[in-house]
Amino acid sequence: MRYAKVVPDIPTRAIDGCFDYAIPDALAGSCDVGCTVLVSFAHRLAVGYVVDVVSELAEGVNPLRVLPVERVLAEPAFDRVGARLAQWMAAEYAAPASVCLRLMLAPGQTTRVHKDEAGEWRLAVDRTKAVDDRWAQLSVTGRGFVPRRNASRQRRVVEALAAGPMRVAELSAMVPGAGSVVTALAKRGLVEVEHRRRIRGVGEPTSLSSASAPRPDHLTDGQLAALDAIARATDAGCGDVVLVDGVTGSGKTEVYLDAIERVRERGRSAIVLVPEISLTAQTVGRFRSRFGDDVAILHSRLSSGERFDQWDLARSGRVHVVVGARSALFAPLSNVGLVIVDEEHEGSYKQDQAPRYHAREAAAELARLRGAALVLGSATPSLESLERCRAGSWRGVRWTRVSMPERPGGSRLPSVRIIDMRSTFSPKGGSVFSSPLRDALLDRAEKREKSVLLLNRRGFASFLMCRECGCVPTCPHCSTALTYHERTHSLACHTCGSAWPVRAYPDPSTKCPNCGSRYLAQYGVGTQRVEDELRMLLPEDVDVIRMDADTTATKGAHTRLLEQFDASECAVLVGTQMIAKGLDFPEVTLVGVVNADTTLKLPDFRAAERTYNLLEQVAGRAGRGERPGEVIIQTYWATHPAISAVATHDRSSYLGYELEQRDEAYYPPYSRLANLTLAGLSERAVRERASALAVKIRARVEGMEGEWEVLGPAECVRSKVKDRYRRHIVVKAPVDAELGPLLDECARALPACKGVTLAIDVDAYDML
DNA sequence: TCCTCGTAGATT
DNA sequence: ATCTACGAGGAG
Repeated sequence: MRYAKVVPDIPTRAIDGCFDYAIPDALAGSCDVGCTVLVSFAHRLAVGYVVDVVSELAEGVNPLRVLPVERVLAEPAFDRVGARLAQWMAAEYAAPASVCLRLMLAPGQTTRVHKDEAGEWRLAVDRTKAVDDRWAQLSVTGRGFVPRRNASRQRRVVEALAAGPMRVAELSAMVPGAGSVVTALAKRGLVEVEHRRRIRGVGEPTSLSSASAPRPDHLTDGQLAALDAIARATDAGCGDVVLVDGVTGSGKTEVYLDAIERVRERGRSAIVLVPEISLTAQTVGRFRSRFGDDVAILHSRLSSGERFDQWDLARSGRVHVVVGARSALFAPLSNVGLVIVDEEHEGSYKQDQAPRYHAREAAAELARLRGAALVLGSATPSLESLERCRAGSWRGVRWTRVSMPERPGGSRLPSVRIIDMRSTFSPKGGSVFSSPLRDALLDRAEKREKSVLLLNRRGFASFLMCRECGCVPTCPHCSTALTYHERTHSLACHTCGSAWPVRAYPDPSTKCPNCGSRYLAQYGVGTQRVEDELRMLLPEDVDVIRMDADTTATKGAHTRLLEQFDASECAVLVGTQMIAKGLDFPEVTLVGVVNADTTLKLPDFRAAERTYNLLEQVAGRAGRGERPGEVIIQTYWATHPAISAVATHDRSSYLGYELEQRDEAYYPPYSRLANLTLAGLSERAVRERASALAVKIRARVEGMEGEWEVLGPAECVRSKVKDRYRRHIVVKAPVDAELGPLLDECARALPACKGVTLAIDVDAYDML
């Protein structure tokens, strides 16, 4: 008898691990590892995932109680290694195994059971399917066919098909009613109709000049050294890590492309992770231009059909390179030899919902399990990665750093000027530009060169404040100040999404909700405001292109705006964080940062690191071509090492400062940190449960090896979200601690309490 | 004595 | 998560 080890898809801490089910003879051929199955569990139906197939029952299981697998609901979506990776994530991040396995499933397929009105368990299956196109082609006899003189549509169809096979849909666009003509001709054996699989999500090629990847004549010494280290790691085949530490514009992408080519020659495949925000036509184009049809692209902006087709390309073995955001790590590629994580320092690699995994860490585990190599790339590596490279190894795997300090073709790093806004008189009252930035912008307009302007929006959204009573409108359901949207005249809560129509001063209808004053005015700067000021400042023949969440909301808008910027003869690109990464336009000679320090003031131990990374990234957009670049950074905190180090291109001065801070406060990379958030409608229940959990953790940690700290419980920075009160506990542990399993154990040991949810975030990034 | 409600405990 | 078993408390 064969048994399937099944993880039921019931995501709760109380049910964990797998349960053995007998595979009936009828399902012997179809029930395999990676399958979605229907089983009976605790006297009801449940969907589950097969993580292993064995011939012996687990020890201690009573054979009389073993139930059969009822049905196989989906073909395998992962293999044994995928199952092990999911189980590793479940333990490491204290998440239910089922939600980890869901990451591996074919996209767009929801298989759930739920109770109907009569209280019966029902299976609900919703599938995105492959779609076919009908292709028409003249048959051998059809080739000599001459339609009757009055059959004009037939004649046009035959004429069109004489050039070769065509999609019936395309034919119909040319010849109205071609569909029925094709059917009629097919019946007479003159035309052959064939169904061919259509692959969605390939997209239109872009006109962006930088979206191709021509092979350079020669590589820099840094690139050669990096490729050499990667070759050694792939040949070792045991999960070795190479950190490619290359300044912006040093040609990291070329290193990735060459490294992938090398593993492809050895018959192995590759996964490339890119932050969602920089997964643009530019990045995609570079991979396509080198690997053509051998690439699948996976990211969140695809429709479910597109995502399914791209995923299926990998599963069916038709592509061997997958480029995508975080979750592309779980693409069903066989024989993975190389995993690349670009911009490895990016916080967006940490998922903020269960399972709260970090893609860099999961990639390291995947590489180890698959006998592949992991390549991490960044101009501003994370402190964690730098520390592991310094140590030479981490969790039994070698970590090597290769530095690429120069740009190919001899282009120089841009010169950087810091403008201290406290001492700089701005030319016109209230302008967002200091005079040096203003002059530089005008200068570029005159020289017909391009500029990029970054508005550091995080923590600096514009809000309303009453000038008479000082009140700031806050969300009634959340403890956050509302953000004012000038374009739509509304106040929105970015925590829960609610919005109210409001008109700010000087509109006559303005009214402060607190005191009734009409002086409810806007504070803070939005991209809109910067755009308006630029238009006033610059001559009319300079294009101003704004790129932010508003202007990139529609599909393809991102690419369209960049194409516009690319095609323009002289332009300024204004935007938020999204313009800082990956853009490669050689004609850009000026980068301006309107407000460098807003991210510095956030109550977050990574605030300085984030600020430094962002400035370094955006500064790297300048001077990538032949003409030298200039960067102007406006700030009210010019002396902060995270800002001054960017000006001197001296990362070590920033790193020295940052590492000292982290060491002193026992933060990563010198410790591991977990954030446990409890939330519920009853403030008292949340308080009680948070205290009980803290007591439990303190008791558990007592006497453990190394330094453990349990902080709190304290109110969260966002103390109320959607009417739910939130308190959190922060646990700091030694870097080699098994933090996830320990916290999971504490959470389980706590008596159940309904109405209060607990979220465990191991290696947390967002502490709000 | 039988029924209802609430909770502890297990789920293959 | 949710099903079942079991015990306390109340009406008949």
